Amino acid sequence: MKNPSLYKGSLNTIIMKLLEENGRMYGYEITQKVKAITLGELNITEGALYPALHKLEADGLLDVEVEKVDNRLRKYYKLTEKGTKETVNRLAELEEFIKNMQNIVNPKLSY
Amino acid sequence: MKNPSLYKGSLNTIIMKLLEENGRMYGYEITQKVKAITLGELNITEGALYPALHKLEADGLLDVEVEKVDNRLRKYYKLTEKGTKETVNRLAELEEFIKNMQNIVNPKLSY
DNA sequence: AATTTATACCTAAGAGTACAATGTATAAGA
DNA sequence: TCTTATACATTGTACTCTTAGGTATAAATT
Repeated sequence: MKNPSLYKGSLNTIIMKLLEENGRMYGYEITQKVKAITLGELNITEGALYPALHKLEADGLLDVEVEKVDNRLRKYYKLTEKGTKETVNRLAELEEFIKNMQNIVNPKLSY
Repeated sequence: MKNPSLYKGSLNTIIMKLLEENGRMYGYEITQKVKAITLGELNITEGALYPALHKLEADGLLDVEVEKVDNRLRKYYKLTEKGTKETVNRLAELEEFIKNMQNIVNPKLSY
């Protein structure tokens, strides 16, 4: 990740989108998935991820299920109903954001 | 602007891109241009813009020329040589960021 | 004539967000 | 045995932007 600051503000949306896509995921899995999708460019740090997950849970957007796999603890997160609705909004905002940024980078009209 | 947090981190890149595009601009002009390009969605606040311009200038990426127009002060900013080079990098990072985010929102492959 | 809106600059305090560093613990691989 | 991978977490720090305030001129509205 060359310019990490660009990703500021998009973490919650990324988490929610991945959960919408995959049903349920645990923290570590999310970091690995994002790394894979972005071909190693975006590495979500744990200091950002876990507080974010906890906040989304506190806000009622995520539910958590604790499981023990291979004697290791896992916390599976999934979207609540409220979270699912909110994800729709966030994705719309993200797409609008992307569109706006593309318009700035590659202007098609004269303003 | 519905989700302002998404734009966090992109302000400097926006400024530099606009200056690259338009040669020279003053602060107020930048805010209006961005508002126009994003159809009113992104309103750069002055509390963010002016400190950002000053920092870019301090970092040697921008030059400033003060002019008086209609008895009002204007500070025209333009990219320095160093700023022009840096803009190329920033834009590449931004396009990569956009690509990554699109890949997350609209995954084409299975990871 | 007075008030509001638009233009044009600026700063300080605070909130929000992510990073770096650190910690705990198990399992697998070198 | 030591390192890497898996899996959770917190604390301190740094950065970025918003909110709120300030100064001043010109144009438009009431």
